Parts: sequence; C-alpha cells; structure tokens
Amino acid sequence: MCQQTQIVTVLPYYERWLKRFPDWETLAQAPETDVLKHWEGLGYYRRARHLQNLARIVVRDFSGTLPQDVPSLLQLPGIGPYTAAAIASIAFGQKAALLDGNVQRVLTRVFAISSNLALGRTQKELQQLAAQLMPETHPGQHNQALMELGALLCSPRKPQCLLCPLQPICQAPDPEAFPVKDRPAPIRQLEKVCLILRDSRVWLSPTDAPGRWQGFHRLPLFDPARMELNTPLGQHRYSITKYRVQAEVWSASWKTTAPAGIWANLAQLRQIPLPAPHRKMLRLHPDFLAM
DNA sequence: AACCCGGGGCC
DNA sequence: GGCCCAGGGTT
Repeated sequence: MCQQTQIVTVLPYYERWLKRFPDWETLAQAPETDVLKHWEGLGYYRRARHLQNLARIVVRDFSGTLPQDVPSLLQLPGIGPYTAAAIASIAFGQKAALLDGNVQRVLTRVFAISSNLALGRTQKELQQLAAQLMPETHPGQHNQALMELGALLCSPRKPQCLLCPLQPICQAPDPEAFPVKDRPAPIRQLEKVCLILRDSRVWLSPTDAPGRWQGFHRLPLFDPARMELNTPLGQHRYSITKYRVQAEVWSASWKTTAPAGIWANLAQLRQIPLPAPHRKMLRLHPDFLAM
C-alpha cells in the first residue's frame, strides 16, 4: 500500500484491509471486486491485484509463509527492489539496504549528488551508498530511520536543516535543489462523460481491459454513434498519471440498445469499485449527491 | 530506457 | 497549478 503513497493516506486503508483480510488464506480466497473495493481511492490498483496474486502463491507454494531473502522475494508479484529490501530488513532482520523517494532525497542532499535521478547509473550509485551506510545491527531500524528523516526533516520543500542530525556532514549548499529530476509537462485532455439515468439508476460500463482502472466500473465516455447528449451538468478537472483531464459531464441517453454494462442504484454504487473522479462526477447530479 | 498506472495533500 | 509520495511491471 505504501508504494508511491504517503503513510498518513495509507493508515485507514491498512486498518480496514487487515480487518477484512487478516491472513494470506482469506485474501487468497476473496472475490476480486471485494479486494478492489477495499483499495478504492488509493490508486495504482494493480498493486491490489498483485497482492492477492501474491497471497495465492504464498498459500500454494510457500505453505503460508513469505520467503525471507531478497532474491526469493524479488521473484514474487508486486515485490520489487524496494519492497524486497523493506520486507527482508524490517520483517526478518536481514542486512538489506533500501532506496525509496525519501532515502533518495536524503542521500542526494547529504552527498550533493546532482546527476539525474532517472538515470540507471545514478540509481546504482545511490544503491551502493545505501549499502555502505548499512550498520551491522538493526538494519530494519536503520532503513526506517532514513525514510523517516526524509519524511519529517529532510522534506522536499523547506527542510528543517537546523534540527537535522546529519547537518554537520551534509554537503548540499542548497538542499531544495536536490534531487535533480526531469519533469515533463502534463498532457491536457478534454472528455465528455455521460450520466445515463433510468428509474434512479445510472449506467456503468465495465473496465475489462488491462490498464487504467481494470476491474472497475465507470461512467461511459460520449459515443455519438450510440448516445445523445441532453443537458450539461458541469465540469470536473482531475489529474491522472501524466494527464490533466477536463471532463464535461452531461446528462445523456441511449440512441441504440445499451451495450454490456449495468444499471446501478445507490446501494450498488456503494458496493461497486468506482474511480474517484467518476464518483465525484456522479455527485454533479442531484440524485447522487449522497455518494 | 521509456512508458504506464491514481489519487490526495500541500504550498 | 505543480509537486510529491515507504514503486513495480511491461515494452
């Protein structure tokens, strides 16, 4: 859950998740829509699918216990270099150095590394540095301390250098100039999103294809061959990955027979996994203010 | 190496 | 409005 997501955001999800899926066996056997529903709002939904896939592998191939070494962990779905080292060091006390956004920021500042973070050789340099800094004992605490330092003091903007224990050795003249990374401009998109209502129910389309929002339902985009627009309900702007989307939300109706999908009432809308921006667009209609 | 995947919180 | 977040997988 913590991959690319701030801890404070994760906390309530984590509590609900463990209450519903307290062990590998429970997660392995749960319906996928239930898994996605518990992840709704966190984003990067492939993480949820990977985690359930992982549960099934742990139950089937590892007798319900995670392997404890980095090379074995790296073979598992959803576990990359960071997560493998985090599990090995924090859960199993192994001497594995890890690199996350916080540690990258701390190290590039302390050692004044001004090469581009996106480059492989920069990552390799940081990984070697992290490994050299690893003490003989308490690897998990060391890793967590570095991440915590990055989160609380060595923050992206306005770092608290006066309070920082590494201030005496920090080589960055201007900490806020680190790390160096490229920031491509967002791609702007316009879209027309349709609210098609019948008897207090709204039409939702499935998202079956791999990619964004797989396994979710969503409000359909306007298709002039099948739909007609009735009245505009408003606009909703949202950002998703590299895109900045301006959505026009319309009340619309089918010109032809409806394709695959469902007519969802309020109770169903609360149970079905729906992308956050679509949930907000739905609220533009008075019938669904309660969403 | 480049690209894809979400959403919220903050300034 | 831009930036960042306890990244990983695929092409």
